[in-house]
Amino acid sequence: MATDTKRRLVIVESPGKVRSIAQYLGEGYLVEASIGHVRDLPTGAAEVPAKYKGEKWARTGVNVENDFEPLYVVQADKKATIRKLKDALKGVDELYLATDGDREGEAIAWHLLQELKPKVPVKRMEFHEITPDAIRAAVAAPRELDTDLVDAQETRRILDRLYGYEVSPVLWKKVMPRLSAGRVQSVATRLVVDKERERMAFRSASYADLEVTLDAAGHDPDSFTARVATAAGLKVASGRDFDSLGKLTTKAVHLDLEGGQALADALAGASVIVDSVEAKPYTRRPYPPFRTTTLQQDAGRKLGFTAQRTMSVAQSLYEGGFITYMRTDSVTLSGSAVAAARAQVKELYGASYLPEKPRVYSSKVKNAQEAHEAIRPAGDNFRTPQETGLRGDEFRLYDLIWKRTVASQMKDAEGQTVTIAMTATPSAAVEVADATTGEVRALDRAGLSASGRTITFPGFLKAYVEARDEGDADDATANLPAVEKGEKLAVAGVEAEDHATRPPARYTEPSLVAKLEELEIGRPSTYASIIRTITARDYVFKKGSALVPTWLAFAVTRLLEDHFTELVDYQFTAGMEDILDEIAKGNADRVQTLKNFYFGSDGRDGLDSLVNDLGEIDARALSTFHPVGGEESGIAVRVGRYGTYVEDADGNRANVEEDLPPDELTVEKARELLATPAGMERELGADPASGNAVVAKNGRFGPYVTEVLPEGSPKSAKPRTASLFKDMSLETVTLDQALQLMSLPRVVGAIDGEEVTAQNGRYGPYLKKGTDSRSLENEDQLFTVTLEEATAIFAQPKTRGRRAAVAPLKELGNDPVSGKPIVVKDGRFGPYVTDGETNATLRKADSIEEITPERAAELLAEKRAKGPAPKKTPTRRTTTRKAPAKKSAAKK
DNA sequence: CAGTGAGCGAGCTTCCGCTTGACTT
Repeated sequence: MATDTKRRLVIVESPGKVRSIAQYLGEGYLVEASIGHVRDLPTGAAEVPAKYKGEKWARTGVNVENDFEPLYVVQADKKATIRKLKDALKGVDELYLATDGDREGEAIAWHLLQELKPKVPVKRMEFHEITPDAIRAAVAAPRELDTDLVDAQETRRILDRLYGYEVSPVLWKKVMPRLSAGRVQSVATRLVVDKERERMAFRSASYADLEVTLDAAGHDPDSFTARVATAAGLKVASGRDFDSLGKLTTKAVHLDLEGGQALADALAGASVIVDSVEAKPYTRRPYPPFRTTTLQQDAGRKLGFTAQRTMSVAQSLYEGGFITYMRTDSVTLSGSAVAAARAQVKELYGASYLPEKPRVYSSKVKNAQEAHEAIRPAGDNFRTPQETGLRGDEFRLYDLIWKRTVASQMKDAEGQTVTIAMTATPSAAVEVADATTGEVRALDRAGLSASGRTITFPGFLKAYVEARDEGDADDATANLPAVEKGEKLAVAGVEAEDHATRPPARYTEPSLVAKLEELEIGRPSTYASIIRTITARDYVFKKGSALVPTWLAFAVTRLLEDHFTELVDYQFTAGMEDILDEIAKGNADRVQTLKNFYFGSDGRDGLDSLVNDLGEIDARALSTFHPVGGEESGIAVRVGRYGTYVEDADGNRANVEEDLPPDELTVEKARELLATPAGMERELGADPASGNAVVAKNGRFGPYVTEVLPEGSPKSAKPRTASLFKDMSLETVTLDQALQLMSLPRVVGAIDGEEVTAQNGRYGPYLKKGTDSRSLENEDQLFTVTLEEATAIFAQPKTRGRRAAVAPLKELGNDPVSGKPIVVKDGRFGPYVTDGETNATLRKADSIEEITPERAAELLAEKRAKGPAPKKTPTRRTTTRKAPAKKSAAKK
């Protein structure tokens, strides 16, 4: 065989794989990483190349009128990667695109091809585990790029862009700026909202049950407990017999504590006979190895990690070569991993714990793409946690992964479940009233039941026990004595216990992610960031580990449900995945798919017509709710721009705390809020002149001071109020300052017989003379300005604002169109260029230092092309003053 | 949500999925 002297470049996605793959391939192979995607649709106007700027579709980067042609740009932070790959390409004879073997990986390969434009032969190489055999086999059997699969990815990408960039602006107009909607986040939010709705509609039922302690002398153990399961042949109601409205759904006796106590008393001296003893074998299989979601769930439950923390610790374990790739939907172990796990089982637990054949797991995830292995310890020989030398979070997470992997190759746990049924006959019949119907029943006998489980062989449980969420506790593990049918037992004690049914539990981070996975929404690489997004938008907040929706989420979800019903349907993504699969197989057409989505089909409205028909969306109605149980209360809960508030029929309002879960906003709570004045209030003291208390409050327009008029003051009497100056704060303002502020407006004097006053207003401090007014430079002038100065100010024209006199920052020659000189000026909205007629603000990418005359002319031309600014629609009264600070989610 | 008078160059916000450093404290 001739020596192969060809040099080849292999491009993978993750830099973490480069070293081992290079090692497996040996000489002649140069391995580099693309570090994920290299191109994408432009994020915003700043990324759109100049030649497309004027296009209608530049905002989304998708030309919907030309078969949804996408515009791709190499993001700034990827330019260096492309340059590096191009350099690497220069010295090779062949290119192997070894990006992940899934939809996104195929697209990355295609984008690389488009950007690198290689002159050498190109092959697509695919592998699903990083072992020497797998890598060598992959390089020996390359394939062609699958353009159908790329089509499927592009369809997914374009659809997500159109959804996100068309629907979000609807929310800006109708609810609040900066909000967002998207295929994944909007459904995630809706899930959390729906759960809260269930909790709000939930009505608790209370019921009693009885626990009987039985004497089993002569056995081991010599006593055990049983439940009263039936009374007079009828089932005794327990939690699962009630529906979410607290109604009994089965034919059963509903005991209240009193009835339970009466029955308990009657059973205290009862004789008990064993009716049956049933033993069933019990086996339990180990859990499959971890994938991203199950790792996040278990690390959340056992280690208390957030999804984000889990992923960040896993990332460092991956980079350190301790575990395999952590973003995966596969539960498959490579052959060498199975061998490693089995070797370790034998070594640590003995051959009796090892199944004859390796266990094989297959993914239950419907849209699993299986580009990677399961998450497991790296290598062909697993290191025990102690051997790794890891510490802290890394040790704990590795330990979890190691145990789960080893346990997945162990034998089933085996044991028995035993159920004992007994009849108790009270010494005298007792009468008990049914708590639901009021019917009085004579209870002459009760059926008792006890169950327990014994483990005879622990199997995998020796290595690993999965933690459970609270609420599904498995308490049937008690060990029971070996009593026999017909045996008589004595009652050692009876206790009646009161219970109440509980509303469905809220989602936690891991349980929401698990639900999303079940609905085929989101991908392993995004699970952690989904929660970050809906938290950053203030749709959801955490209370302990529970995810609680805000009223804002209720408003947004309702808007989407009412007007974009299909888009927040829980099956929407699953349906989309089916179509994408058809595209990937070459059975469906991407353009037709996108047309159906965007322009509609068979009488169904498309996205385009939905977002362009906003007249019907009644923002006020969408943002109005009732407190829990308060449909008739006359109290409304409203989501406003400054937060959520309650309002009664008289128009009284009160803020709702941001961290109050919606299901706790009952009518009583709303009344309580309305009874106590809104927001923070600080007493500053009494005005020595009037004796009135002076308080500082937060209002619609920011912090202000006001006085409390004595009770019985005439209704026409208005308290003096005044906004704080900008350099004052609610926490530190003093009584003296407050009194001075409230002394405004100050009469400065008179000009031409007209009184001049200095006062603080909506646009800041100003002088007023009849109907004429002038702004003041600063707030202190309200107290210091003299009549002389005021006269001079009124002698100036009105536009003597601080901006007018500002000199140009830079001159940029003459505009080629108007012929007039272009200058850069600093204005209210930051730097802008102007030729005296047309003004254009500099974009994010521009700077005063670097702007060229050409760029300035371009900005002006763009602005002229847009025509006159659209007439502002009359908005509700707003203010330039800052809204009360909202918890702002720091964006990374 | 307190209650008060101008006229002025707007542009940007936003999606989902793939992958790591480079930043600052």
